[in-house]
Amino acid sequence: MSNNYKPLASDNPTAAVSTPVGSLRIIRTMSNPDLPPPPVSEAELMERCRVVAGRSLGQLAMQTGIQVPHDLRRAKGWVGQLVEAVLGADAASLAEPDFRAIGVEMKTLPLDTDGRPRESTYVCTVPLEQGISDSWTTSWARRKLARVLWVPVEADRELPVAERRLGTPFLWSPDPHQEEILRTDWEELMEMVCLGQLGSITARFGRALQIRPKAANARIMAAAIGPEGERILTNPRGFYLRSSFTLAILQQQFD
DNA sequence: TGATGATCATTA
DNA sequence: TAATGATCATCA
Repeated sequence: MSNNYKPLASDNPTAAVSTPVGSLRIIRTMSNPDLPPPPVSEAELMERCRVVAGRSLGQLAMQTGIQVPHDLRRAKGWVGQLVEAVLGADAASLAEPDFRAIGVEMKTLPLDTDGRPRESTYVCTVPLEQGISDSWTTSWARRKLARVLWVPVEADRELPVAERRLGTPFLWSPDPHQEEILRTDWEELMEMVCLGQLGSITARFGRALQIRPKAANARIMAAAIGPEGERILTNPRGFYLRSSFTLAILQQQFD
């Protein structure tokens, strides 16, 4: 399949498809009939998932009039944005679940040729200053992970982006064991953040949940707590799920 | 080769 | 600036 997708031959022949990702927003605002409204129930969401399971990214892009990038180096979030559009996610880049009405977060899960996750999964930003008042129960991370629609996607580098296929999406909530691991990791990491020990946190901490840099580049700064309790500037961080954890989720679902 | 640290694009 | 969507690029 080629990359030469044409915009939909609708009332919108010159849609500003300037960049692959930018085209998502533009087309979504034009009431494109091929982009569904937000699902009103998990059942409706899963029905849409049944329709797209096994389809290629090229097919989904074609149906939505979205251009396929040649590679993902300059379009790292493209797959996620495409699937969100196809399924009717409405939260855009807000700090909300992707499907606001039903409180479901969506994550694509890139799989290698063996069906194992190729990457860790971003969860949310680490609250570097205001985490002191947080508990796991009320935390942003827990809210995000409470209900997740996992969307497996083929992701071998050899495979052209348009030819990569969706797997079978499935809904997940942490079971008591998983929740306990997540809570323990979160509490350990947030204690360090709150005690001004962020500087000694590396991605090696945490069994399932880890903290890594999350920013446009290393020069981006955000306020945090220093060793003496003072206010310092540091690189913004994010919580990520290790791929060993998401592999276990896959296995519990499919094995 | 897997994991860590770094980075890319977009939006509010 | 800080949040969203993530993958890239390098090194142990």
